[in-house]
Amino acid sequence: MNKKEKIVHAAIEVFKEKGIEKTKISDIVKLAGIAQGTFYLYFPSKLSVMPAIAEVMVEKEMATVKRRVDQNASFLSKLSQVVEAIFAFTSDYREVQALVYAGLASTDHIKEWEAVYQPFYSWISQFLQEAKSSGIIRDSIHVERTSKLFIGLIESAAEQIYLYDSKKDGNANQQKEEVLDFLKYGLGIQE
Amino acid sequence: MNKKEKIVHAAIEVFKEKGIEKTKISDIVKLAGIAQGTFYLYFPSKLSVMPAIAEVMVEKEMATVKRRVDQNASFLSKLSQVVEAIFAFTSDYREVQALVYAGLASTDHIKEWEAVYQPFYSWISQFLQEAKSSGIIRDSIHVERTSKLFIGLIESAAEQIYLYDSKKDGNANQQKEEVLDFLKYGLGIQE
Amino acid sequence: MNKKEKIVHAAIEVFKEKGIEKTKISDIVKLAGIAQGTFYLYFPSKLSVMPAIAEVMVEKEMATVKRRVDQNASFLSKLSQVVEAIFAFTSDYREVQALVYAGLASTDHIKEWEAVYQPFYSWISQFLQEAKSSGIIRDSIHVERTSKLFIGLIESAAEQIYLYDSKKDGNANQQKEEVLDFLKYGLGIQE
Amino acid sequence: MNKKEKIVHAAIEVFKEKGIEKTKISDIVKLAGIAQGTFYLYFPSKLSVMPAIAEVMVEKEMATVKRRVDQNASFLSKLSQVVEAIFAFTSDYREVQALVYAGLASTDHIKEWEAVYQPFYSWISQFLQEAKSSGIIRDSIHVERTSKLFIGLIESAAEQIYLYDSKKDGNANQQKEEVLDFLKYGLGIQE
DNA sequence: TATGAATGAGTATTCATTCAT
DNA sequence: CATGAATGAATACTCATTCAT
Repeated sequence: MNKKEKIVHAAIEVFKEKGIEKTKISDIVKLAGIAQGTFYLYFPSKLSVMPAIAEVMVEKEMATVKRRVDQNASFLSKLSQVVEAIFAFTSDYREVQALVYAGLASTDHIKEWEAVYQPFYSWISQFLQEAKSSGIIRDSIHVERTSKLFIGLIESAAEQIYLYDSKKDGNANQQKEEVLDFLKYGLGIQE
Repeated sequence: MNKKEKIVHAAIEVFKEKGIEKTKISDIVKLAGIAQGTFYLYFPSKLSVMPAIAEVMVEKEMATVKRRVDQNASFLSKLSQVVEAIFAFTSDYREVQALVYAGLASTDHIKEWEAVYQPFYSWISQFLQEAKSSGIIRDSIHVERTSKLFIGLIESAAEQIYLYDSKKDGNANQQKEEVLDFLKYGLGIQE
Repeated sequence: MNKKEKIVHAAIEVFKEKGIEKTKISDIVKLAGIAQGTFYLYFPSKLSVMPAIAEVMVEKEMATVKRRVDQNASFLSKLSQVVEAIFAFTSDYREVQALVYAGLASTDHIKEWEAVYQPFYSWISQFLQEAKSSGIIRDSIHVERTSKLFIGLIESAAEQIYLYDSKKDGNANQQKEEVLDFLKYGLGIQE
Repeated sequence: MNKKEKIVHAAIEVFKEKGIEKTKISDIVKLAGIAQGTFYLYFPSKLSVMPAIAEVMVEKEMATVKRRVDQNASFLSKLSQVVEAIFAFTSDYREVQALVYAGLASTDHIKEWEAVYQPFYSWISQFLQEAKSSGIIRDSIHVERTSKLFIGLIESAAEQIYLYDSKKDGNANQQKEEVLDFLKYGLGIQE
């Protein structure tokens, strides 16, 4: 792992533990095992690590989804697996997700959000396209645009459970079911 | 308007203009027309205004939706009006929305999010319940849970357009259409 | 107890517990059970309570000494009782003593110190004068001036034990003995 | 002179001139010729310079005493010289002495007082031991304990004159005489 | 006298950033 | 590339004091 990666991973850990405002560069470099000044050889400012973190987070999210989805299963099963994966990921990294969002929003980096998410959108587009081609989902679906709705719907449902909900454990499964149903109908699955 | 309300409204304005990090308490109190110390009689810290702001923002959002929805229109029309309203609201207040989210996420106030949104969830639940009772939407809908998915879906779609998208204007209408379609199918509307 | 006395006694308690810098007027008035503004009807500023506190402390110290001294005892016994009394008092009120000193020193009130101590000096002068008249102590003693040395010697010895010394308990008795011896010789007691 | 020493000496000067409450860190660093932040690389807080100042003050006091004492003079002369020296020193640095005392008392540093004074106590112990060995002072003297009484007596006498007394100049010599007499008897000098 | 909400001046401390090595 | 001591701007927050009631 090179120094830049060390910084990004250390930053994720420290942001996760202390929150954005409380995190000092000195914490990050200490955990990364490098000198204070070295940080600035790789990033021009504190908040400029955020897009790099976001990128890593989306990579992790995609990896989680890919790992969980069984390519040989039916579309309906895959759909369920995707929902499961995004809920699981959100549960694991909920603080960092919120932090990254906050960190990007606090600066002018927010526009980079779309670019960062693009690979994930593409993967989902592809996933939907296959189902559309096979006639499994309704033909009126616009796969690129729907991929964004798809991820937005599942993530926002998961966040409502894991970030805001106080009695989360009981509700997670019901919410997953509701999302899955909503998706089935929304995508117009022909069984 | 009492002092607390003055502070909240001034804070919204200043946060909107300068962002969270750049906003100084002195800016807020100057706009509110009160003394520096008075701020701390009502809020213990800079970030603790955030839940109060969030509350005002949700009130505004609900007011926008209620204003746009024609009670005599068909359910399908109302659905479209709701989507229009949330998109319009997000467009107007996009920076503040992101800021509030970031502000809540930066602190321990994030749990308050759900309570703050509750009145909006209730309103939408009611809206869906009527349609469900009339047999307009599928009977398998759980209105409370779906109200959260409903708002989450539309808001995340609108944010993707207005917060992250660079070529937003062209895309907004297409995205609205896609959302509306997705909702129609998702809710299982029987025409 | 009138309000002014309430303030002084509350101030002693709070200063004792929190130290000078950390003590807020609001703490004092809360303990005294009066309103914030009322403080300023009796004292023009925070530090101006200090002389009043000092006065109370010297009164307490004198009272302790008078209580401990048996008027029918021999001079030598009385001498020992005075030393005991001042050590005991210093042990009880050590923090407040240091605080009062610090409080007076921090301001221009330090000149009032002498006036505040005057009654105690007079009492000791009187005590020494009687012994001098009876030929018990050397004739070359100047009682007024020696009263100050007398108190200064015993208090500084006691402070060294109770304020600064870490292994105080074992040392207190030895120090008292040494002081007593020093005084006996210093005063030139003729037995 | 390294940065830490620069800070201590600058702090002495500024505290002397302005008092503790009125002294700003910015005054100290300006005089020391360093940056604001640099102060905190060496001392964690404003009051934490106090023990370092106390140390320097005791060093100065000892140096004054050593300078004034003629090693070839008689014990009685030396005794007089020590009294003169401590009175002179107290006169010169009276504000700083009070300030240091106040500063230490205001914090938890007061326990360090004894350690700081230790070298001075040792020197006086040695001084007394020589006189005791030569049979010049009474044999019942415990030199370590008496060294503390000795310094305490002279310093408190000097403080009473220079810190509290309004008509100090006339009284200083008389007080010195009285102290000297008291010491002669107290130490049981055999002439 | 008594109140306590409102004031606003004042500053210790922090920490992102720089730069000489 | 790497370092880490030094910098100094920047500000949230405190709290003694005031004053309208």
